[in-house]
Amino acid sequence: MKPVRAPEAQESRDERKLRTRSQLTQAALKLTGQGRGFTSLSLREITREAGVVPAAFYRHFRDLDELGLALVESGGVTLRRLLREIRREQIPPKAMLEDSVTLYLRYVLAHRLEFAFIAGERSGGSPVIRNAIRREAAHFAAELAQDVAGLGTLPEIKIETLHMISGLIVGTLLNAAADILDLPEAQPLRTQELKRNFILELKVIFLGAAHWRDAP
Amino acid sequence: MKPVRAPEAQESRDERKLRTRSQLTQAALKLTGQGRGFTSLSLREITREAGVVPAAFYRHFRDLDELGLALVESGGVTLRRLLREIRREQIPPKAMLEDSVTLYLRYVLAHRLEFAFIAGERSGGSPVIRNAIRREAAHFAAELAQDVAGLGTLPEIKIETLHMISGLIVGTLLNAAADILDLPEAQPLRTQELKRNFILELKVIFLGAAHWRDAP
DNA sequence: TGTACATCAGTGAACGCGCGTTCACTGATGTAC
DNA sequence: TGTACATCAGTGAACGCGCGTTCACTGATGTAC
Repeated sequence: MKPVRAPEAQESRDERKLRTRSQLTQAALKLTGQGRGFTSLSLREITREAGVVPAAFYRHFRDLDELGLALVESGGVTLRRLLREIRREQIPPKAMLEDSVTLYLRYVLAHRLEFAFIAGERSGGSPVIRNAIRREAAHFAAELAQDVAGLGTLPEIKIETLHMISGLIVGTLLNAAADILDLPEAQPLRTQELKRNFILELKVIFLGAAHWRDAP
Repeated sequence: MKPVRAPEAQESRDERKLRTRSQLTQAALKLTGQGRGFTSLSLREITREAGVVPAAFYRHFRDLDELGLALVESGGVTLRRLLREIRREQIPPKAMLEDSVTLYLRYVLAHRLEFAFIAGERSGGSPVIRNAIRREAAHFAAELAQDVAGLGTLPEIKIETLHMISGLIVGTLLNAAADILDLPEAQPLRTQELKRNFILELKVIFLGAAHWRDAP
């Protein structure tokens, strides 16, 4: 028989280390969520928020950029999970757009900090992080293009064109997320207004896509 | 006869003060242009770059936020001048979109630092500055909507819908500016690629707009 | 025009503070036997 | 199972540094007469 431990109190050293690491990333996320650029955070601020001594930081990351990249990475995972959830929902084509938007916005609010980070550092932050986000966004757009192709509603459009359109959509999604997350916490009316506007924007794009004819 | 001065060497006290102020704003712009968030700049860095002692800063701005707002303001002026220039060009409707994009991108590169600031701080920076940029962008979108209405190419569309579409366009313009300005200085091939993609995105939007039917 | 005084943009020194990084350490967890 | 040793996540103190802000100042420009 293996040694039995009181399961609630005991963690292995590795588990404890992972937990501290996650405290650090969550602390950074929380601080950027208060409307400050990631580049303006200090290492000591982050460790303070995480409840750990400054020097402990170096057990997990070489520097702040490395922590930032970890945040981008986890934001990318969150984005991909979103697509998977939408796919799984099996929405009837008729309500596709509105229902997807509702799902998207619910998801954005449920992952407020991740989305604020991605949308916020997308163009403002350090070049390293900016490029990493660009890569994640491109990846997301490519998956989105595959999904749209799979729907078969735009059968005549070349896949490269679908990629272009997906890029436009992703840009619009992120702009909308940034706008909505920037509202003072819980302004349901203004949020509804932005949501309606967001749906209309996507409708314009899909209408354009539906009438698109590729050059031969 | 008024006292004659050697005109090249003499400035009034007011002129000198304005020049120092502009040295401060230009210094801040230059520093943000090196791929750092505005929130991560220090007052001393800016005065150092401007060639002035730190305390001199307070003769011009209360704090860094006030300087940031001045940058937003001047970015807004730059945006409105762009629209005026496009209007003045009297482009034939047929080539409208491509020529406007060419003009826009030339303008973006000619005002690289202003656009990098606006596009970069739009979602990343301090809330105060973010909101000021949002206001400028909305203002710009409203003017754009007026211009498009004036063209008469979309006669059936309600003005509110035009506002929505203009908002979508402005978001796309800024995303494109951010992408292009982020390329390592002077990569003509990649720039052309982004420009082509950017034109296609706008074409999708205008195609959607052309087929738009407002609900009654 | 010339003179005496007021204004005020920019100076330079000083302050206390939080910063990133280093280092030797401690003590709980993990491993070998 | 029990024991002796190795590992290493997190500690706490220390360092030199750049930071924002204050202050009394200086000296050129502007104004009143």
